[in-house]
Amino acid sequence: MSGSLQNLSGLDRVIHEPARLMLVALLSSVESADFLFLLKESGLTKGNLSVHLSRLEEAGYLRVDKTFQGKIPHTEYSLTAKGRTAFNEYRKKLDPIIRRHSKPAKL
Amino acid sequence: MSGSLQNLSGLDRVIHEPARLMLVALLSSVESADFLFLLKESGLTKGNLSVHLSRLEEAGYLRVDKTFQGKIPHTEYSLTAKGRTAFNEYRKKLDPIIRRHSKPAKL
DNA sequence: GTAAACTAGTTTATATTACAAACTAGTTTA
DNA sequence: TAAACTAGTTTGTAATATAAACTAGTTTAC
Repeated sequence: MSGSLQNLSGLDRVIHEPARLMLVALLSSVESADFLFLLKESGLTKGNLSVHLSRLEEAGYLRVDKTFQGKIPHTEYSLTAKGRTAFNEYRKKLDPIIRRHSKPAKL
Repeated sequence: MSGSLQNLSGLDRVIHEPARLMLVALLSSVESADFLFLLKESGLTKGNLSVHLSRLEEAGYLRVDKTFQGKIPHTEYSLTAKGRTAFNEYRKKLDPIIRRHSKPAKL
C-alpha cells in the first residue's frame, strides 16, 4: 500500500452501507425524525429499518427518544455529535474520489 | 419512498464495495495497470485482489490483457467504456450526499 | 543444482451482512 | 370486532468479503 488511496480501506462500514448512508444523510439535514417518516423516506421495510437504526445506535451515532403521545408510543431519532462527526469524516474520505479531478485520462 | 434520496437504493454495489471503489478510482486515472501495481497500491491480499478484479471483469467494467514478457506472464487491467460510465454514474449519485449543502442543521 | 522469491492467479473455508417475511404487543377507528 | 395503526423484534436465507492455502510455472542467488 504505497498510493494515496489507502484511506479507503478504513472507510466507516457502518455509514458506508447504502441504506444507512441514506438514513444518516437524511438525519444530518434535520433535527430529528420519527420512525414512520424514515420508513417512508427510505423505502425500507420496517424490519430492515429497525435493524439499521439499531446498528447506528450501537455505534453511538444515533440518539433514540421514546415517548408516548397519549397512549401511542412515539420514537424520535436524531444524530449524536459522534454521528455527525463520523458522517463528516466519511464524506471527507470519499470526497476526492467522488469529485472530478477534471483531468480525464488520455484515452 | 417519497423523499429525494431514493436514488441511493439503486447504488451500484459492484463499485460501492470499498476495495473495488479503490481499484476503479485508481484505474480511472491511468490507462492501464498490472497486477503487482494494483496489489501494492491497494494493500489487498493477492486472493482478494484477484476476486475483486474478477468481479469487475464479470460486470464488464474491466478489460484484462494477458501477455508474456519473455516467458513471464504479464497482465494489464484497464477500465472499459462501460466501467468508466458506471463509475461516473456512481459519483453522480453520491455527489449530493458527499458535498456539503453548506446549510448546517440548527443544533 | 536447489532453494528462495517472483508473477499471477484459483480454490476453499469462515464469518459477517443485509434483507424480507413473519411475528409481537399494544392502540385506535370504523 | 375486525382492520389498520405505531414501533418494533425475531428468524431464516442468501449473498458477501476476506484470508489462507494452494497451483503452476520462472528467475535468481548461493
